[in-house]
Amino acid sequence: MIVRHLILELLEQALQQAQEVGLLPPGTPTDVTVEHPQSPEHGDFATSLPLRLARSLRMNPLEIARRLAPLIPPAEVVERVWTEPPGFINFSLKAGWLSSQVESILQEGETYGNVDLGRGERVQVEFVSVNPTGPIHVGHARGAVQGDALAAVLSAAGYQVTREYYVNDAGNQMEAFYNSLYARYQQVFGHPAEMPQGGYMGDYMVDLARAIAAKEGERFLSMPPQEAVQELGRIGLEQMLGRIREDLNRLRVHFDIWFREHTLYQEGQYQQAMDLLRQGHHLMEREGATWFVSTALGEDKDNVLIRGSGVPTYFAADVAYHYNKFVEREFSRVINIWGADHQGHVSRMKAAVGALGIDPHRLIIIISQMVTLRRGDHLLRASKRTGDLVTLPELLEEVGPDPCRYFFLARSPESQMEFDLELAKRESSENPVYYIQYAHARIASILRLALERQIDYSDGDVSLLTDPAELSLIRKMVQLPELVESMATNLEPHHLPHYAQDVATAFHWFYQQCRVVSSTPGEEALVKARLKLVKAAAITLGRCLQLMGMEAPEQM
RNA sequence: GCCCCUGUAGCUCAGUGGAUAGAGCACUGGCCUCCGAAGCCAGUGGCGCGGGUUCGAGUCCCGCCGGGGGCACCA
Repeated sequence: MIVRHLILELLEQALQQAQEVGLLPPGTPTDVTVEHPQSPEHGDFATSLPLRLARSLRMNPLEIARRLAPLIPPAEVVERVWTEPPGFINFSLKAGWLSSQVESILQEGETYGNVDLGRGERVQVEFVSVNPTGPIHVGHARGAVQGDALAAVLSAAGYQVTREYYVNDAGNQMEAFYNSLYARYQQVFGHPAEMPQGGYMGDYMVDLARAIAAKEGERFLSMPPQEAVQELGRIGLEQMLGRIREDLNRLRVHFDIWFREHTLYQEGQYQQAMDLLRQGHHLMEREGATWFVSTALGEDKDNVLIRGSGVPTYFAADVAYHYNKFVEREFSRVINIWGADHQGHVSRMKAAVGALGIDPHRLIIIISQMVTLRRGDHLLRASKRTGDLVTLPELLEEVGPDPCRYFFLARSPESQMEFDLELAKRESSENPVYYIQYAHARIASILRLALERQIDYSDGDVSLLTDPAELSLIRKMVQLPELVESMATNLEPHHLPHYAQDVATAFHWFYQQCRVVSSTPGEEALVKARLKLVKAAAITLGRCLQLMGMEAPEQM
């Protein structure tokens, strides 16, 4: 159960009753909201409903609060309801109910924190989708972690989630990649081939060419160049993709589907999408090209879908891709995580989806802002073309997947972030990653000790948990389902690291205050109760780490 | 020039229109005689500037200033 829902319900009942019996005049309905007050003296939950109602009811807010509060029905969860100037109603939770939640958490086990918000609704999260023209780097890694965690959170919230990577295996950039590879390949055998204009200059292209040369020999040299480029390109593409997949795996990011752009042409979705747009009179021939008339839909400008050469643009492919997502595969919602450099593409993509007859609200685009990488005072600029980049494997080598995931996850996507490699390395034993993992390891070691001493705490009585430190830990733990719900609703997984840290803090404080495995005579029952609490903390913290894709170490 | 994001503590960042704005790092001072001091407790320190909406603004609106990104028949 999510306590917030209960409190909301109680409030709504009280409001309705107050209006029925004439204690309050019927007023315009207001959204009833509750929040967690900052200060503990204001209880576990609070509402400012009376303040919101004051205007429409033309009454003093405190007076509204005083009339409303006594009408709030008693509940097994609520200890006390009271009013506070200028017009708050506060709620505190019953200690007995809180301690009983330890049993609930133990019962739910690994699934603790799950909620049924999604009811099996099919949602797609498309993320990373880096062109396979080069290795994946730091900026991509951020989007990768955000997408993966968002998908995890949505799953926990009861959605049926598909993680998808869109492979742009057609288009100009891939052509440039193929031609670059062909040039490097020729160079391996001493042929003075020139790199194409706008080619990919990074050393990895040389490595790739060498690797292919070593495996395939010089057979592409004797082919007609066009054929060689094509054959070589196909191999190079798979190699790059394999490497990207491997790098992402090391970051613990996995995809259900690697969707290939070229299938959109093979299987007719491109044609169908274009036909649909044409039927809707959204297309126009102009200057030899076919345009999407997005200005008619309020956009700043029109966009080319089919070039004068007859070759579709990236945008056209993306339109077809979204046709495939919504119409063919019938996702009820699609979430795309794009890098900041795609920001200008957002509104026309939505316009196009609308033009296809799909409610644009079903498409949600999250823009993941830039990552600035810093090594001490030295700023590192990532550029694929020049090859001057910090790749994901390099980053993982330096800081490891856990800090990577934690830091990328802790920032909201719309704010740019700075990642100082030196700091992350130097302070690796002092950063929040280890703080949280340390808490988990500490918990594990207590449970190990209990096991060693053969303490069977299955009959522990959780009602003995009354110490403020015990209760504040439980208070924190019971918030997980509510948090999952709100993260899934707002698509904001970045609250997870902060919550995990709060849980860790509450645990460390409890640990400081309360001896768990005590040898003091007469405390046997308390020991068992506390072991249940510790076990519940292991579950809660473990779940957080699992959702974040981080390791939950038993010892460190 | 236009569009999007952003400006919160010395640094990196949280912060559903509500009560005394939080965390980590850094700095200062305390705490290990049975479970892990990678911990706990206390202290120092802040909403870019100016208007507006509101009972109430870090949060919403307008303007200015600073930072980042975009404005291709590239993706």
